[in-house]
Amino acid sequence: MNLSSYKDKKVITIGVVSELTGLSERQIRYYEERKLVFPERSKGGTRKFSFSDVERLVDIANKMEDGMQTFEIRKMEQKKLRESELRERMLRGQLNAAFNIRK
Amino acid sequence: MNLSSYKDKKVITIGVVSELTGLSERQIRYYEERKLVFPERSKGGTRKFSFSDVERLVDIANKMEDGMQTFEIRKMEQKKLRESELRERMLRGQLNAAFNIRK
DNA sequence: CGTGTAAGGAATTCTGACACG
DNA sequence: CGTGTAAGGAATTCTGACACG
Repeated sequence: MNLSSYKDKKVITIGVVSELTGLSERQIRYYEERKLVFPERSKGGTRKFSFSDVERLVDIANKMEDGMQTFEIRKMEQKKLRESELRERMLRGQLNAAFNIRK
Repeated sequence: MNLSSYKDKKVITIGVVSELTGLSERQIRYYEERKLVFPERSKGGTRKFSFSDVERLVDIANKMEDGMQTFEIRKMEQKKLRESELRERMLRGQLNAAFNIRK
């Protein structure tokens, strides 16, 4: 159905992710340990990634090449998240102000 | 980049495909043997399917439930393919006729 | 014909640790 | 800090075959 559902579906094993990203399995596991990606697990414990995760890992790899450290990347992600939440709250506030001036 | 590229990328192992489709691994391998799906292989030999393959397998499962046999499903697919090729040729012919009446 | 299953082996993945730096 | 590697074990997958029907 929805195309974005494929992008976020956790179905790819670490070996394939390694091929797609060019990163070693060791690197991928380390980035998970540092809370930069969040794969799911099968019952047996094998990691399962999404295409979104693959994109994120490529992005992480670029930032690492630029000399950034994992905690900086994590903070940058959180910052982006906070900003987008802020924007959403402001937008909601404006909408409410425009349409619900008196309840 | 292109969303459809995700859909056709062969990255999913048979265990995950089994979960996504509800089919047994045995069934999936058999449908491959009958030329209904065409997974890629890793160097080691493990099958890798795409989301398109998953969709196709769900479709196959429905047809099997309706009592259709694998060779009928295969022929139906080929027929669809031939028809779409025919439509394309006819469309191209009309376009050529409209714009290249004299070369 | 389509599918389940047990069998044996190979490929894949996992964790914790040591190493270097 | 980030990553390679050897180690041992567990989960996953593979093929060919027998069975039922």
